[in-house]
Amino acid sequence: MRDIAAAAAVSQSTVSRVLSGAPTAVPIAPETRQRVLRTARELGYRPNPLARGLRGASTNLIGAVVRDFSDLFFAGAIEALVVESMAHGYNVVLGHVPGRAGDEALSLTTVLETRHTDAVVLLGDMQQHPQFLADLRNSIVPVVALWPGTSPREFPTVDADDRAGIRAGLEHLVSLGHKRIAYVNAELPNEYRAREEAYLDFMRDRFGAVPPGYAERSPSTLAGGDAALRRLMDRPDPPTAVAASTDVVAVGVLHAAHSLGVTVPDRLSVVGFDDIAIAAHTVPALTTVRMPISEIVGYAVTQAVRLAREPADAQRPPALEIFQPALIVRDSTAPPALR
Amino acid sequence: MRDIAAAAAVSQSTVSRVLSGAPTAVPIAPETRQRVLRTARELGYRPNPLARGLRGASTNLIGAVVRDFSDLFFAGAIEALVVESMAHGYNVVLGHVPGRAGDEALSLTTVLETRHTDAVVLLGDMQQHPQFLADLRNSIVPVVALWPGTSPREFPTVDADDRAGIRAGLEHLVSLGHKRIAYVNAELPNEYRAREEAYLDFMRDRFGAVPPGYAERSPSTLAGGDAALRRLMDRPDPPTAVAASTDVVAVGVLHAAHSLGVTVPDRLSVVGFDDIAIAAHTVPALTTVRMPISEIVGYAVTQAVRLAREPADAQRPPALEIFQPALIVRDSTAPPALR
DNA sequence: CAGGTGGGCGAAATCGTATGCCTGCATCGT
DNA sequence: ACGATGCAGGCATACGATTTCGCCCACCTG
Repeated sequence: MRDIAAAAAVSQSTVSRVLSGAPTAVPIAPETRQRVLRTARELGYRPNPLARGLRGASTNLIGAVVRDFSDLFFAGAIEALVVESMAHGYNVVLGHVPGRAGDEALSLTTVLETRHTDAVVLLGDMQQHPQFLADLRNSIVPVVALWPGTSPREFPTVDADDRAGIRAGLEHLVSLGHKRIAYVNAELPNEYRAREEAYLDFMRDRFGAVPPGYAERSPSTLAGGDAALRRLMDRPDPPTAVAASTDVVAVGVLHAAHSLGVTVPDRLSVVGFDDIAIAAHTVPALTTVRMPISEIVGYAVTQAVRLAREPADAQRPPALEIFQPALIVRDSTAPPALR
Repeated sequence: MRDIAAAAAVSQSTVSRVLSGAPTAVPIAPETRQRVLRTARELGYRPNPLARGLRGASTNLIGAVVRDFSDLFFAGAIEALVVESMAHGYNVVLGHVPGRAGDEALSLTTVLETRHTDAVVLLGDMQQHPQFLADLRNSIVPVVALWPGTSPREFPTVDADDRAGIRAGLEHLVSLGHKRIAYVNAELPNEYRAREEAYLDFMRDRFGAVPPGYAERSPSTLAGGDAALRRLMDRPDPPTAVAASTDVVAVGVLHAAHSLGVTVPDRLSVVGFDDIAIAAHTVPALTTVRMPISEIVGYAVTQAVRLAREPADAQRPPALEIFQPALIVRDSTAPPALR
């Protein structure tokens, strides 16, 4: 920038004013402006965001902290996040919170060089990292939480109506005639509790009780879903339908069913939750509950950007926005086999 | 930091020296060091990376530019990238290059506020964005290219041996007795050409010619694979086996086969390429060629970090590292049905 | 006892940009 | 003709850290 100033025979301040483009209290002659712009172009000038940030301006970075990358659901969410963020002129910095075992309290700085970012978006349940959450709370960056699970609602939050989603899936199974409906909850500890409870409540409501052993739990992975179904089918009274808390788990269930020679949907109906990209292309195509991911993420980014621009708003009590999921019927559900 | 200096009754320079921890030319009395450290802790001091970066130090940020997020393969690669980067003490900032149509030449700054990053890792073929590549070439940041496809080898590159991988898959099919082997190439324009050519060469080599119409092309998506298989099975002489250039496409093929009532592997064998996470859990489990993603990414990150630390090395002619893929036989391949 | 030596620390420059304040000059009004 | 006004732009400083110099003092040595 100094070079430009020298080459264009103006002061560095003028160059700054011209290049920032922003309306300034100081007027600039059009002729000078042109000269500066031209010189800048010739010299291939690129602004240094660091210096900008130093002066307190924004860095146009959004920090995304995601609990588990390998989860296809979050992979899709991140894509949406990046796209949305870029549409707002922001880049995304990824922070990884080790999914399991992170007992060594990881601090904010471990995860993200925070002061860098204008806002932080949390993807998934961060319960297990209280130190991290505390750091976040004490810092000035605005935070928006997505699918926070059981984390306390201390930040503005965007979530889906898990209860309604599970109920829609179960309702569908019941309307097909199923009664022996099992459920597989994906869990990093504590995750998806709302979905699990929705299942338990629904079963009690509809059938008076939850069939013992029908509420399975598994890691939130393909292999987890696989193993869970094997346990369920091993029972003396295997279910005729399985609801999964997650499409990822449901895909694992589908795979296990095939391995076990249990055809879906003839002998077993499966419904997932999330409608991740692959759900429409499984064998057979998965009936699931669609979570409007792009909308949810889009809303969250908009919030984050707003909070970043107007720190004053951060004072207000954290908002909570709930999106409604919708049942998508595909080919993995059918009436139970007669027998 | 000034506050700490005041509170600990030392100068700000001393605080910097103590906190940076780095071996400095200036010795510090242990007692002072302790006092400073304690004060810093009490004040909850967090370094400002911006200021650090301003002085020319590193920002510990690696820029990852990926062509297509929604591709499960890249999603996995990004996860690996983040994990590897964090292991080296780097964070990852994501840049998104619109997969299609990006005719409006997007500049480096559009994609990434580059000066921020110590290095850039390119994931996938960037051919279509010459302006972007040019910017990269003219900038000082070291660049490492991963799976560059047909992009010119202007940067240090890490790739897999596509020819060997395809050959391994085809060899497997042939050894099972298949002759009518089709191929589906996933392509964002120009992508996976090496794999396609490997198929063509193999077929010519082994059978004298490529059956006309057997070399299909499709977008690199689940739906693309689905559509491609439908076209193939519509032919008067449908194949008994399909090799896909990508697991994503292969999963689409599996889905289409099921929809068409063509059972895999009895009536159709399918082999993929990449061994993405889901490949082991499809219905049926996918025989594929494993790409050692973590190793590849790990190597790339190591390279990037090295180049970031020692800019001198960037002068040397760009290196090329090729990893060998390995065939993984699962349940989607079998001898062709007799008839 | 004087000069040398080196340990411990502070002052100040620096990185690139943004901005508040000030100044020089020309035009305008009376 | 002289002060008031307004336009254009320069000067200086701040942001938060790192880093180069150099200062001071205590101790060692001859």
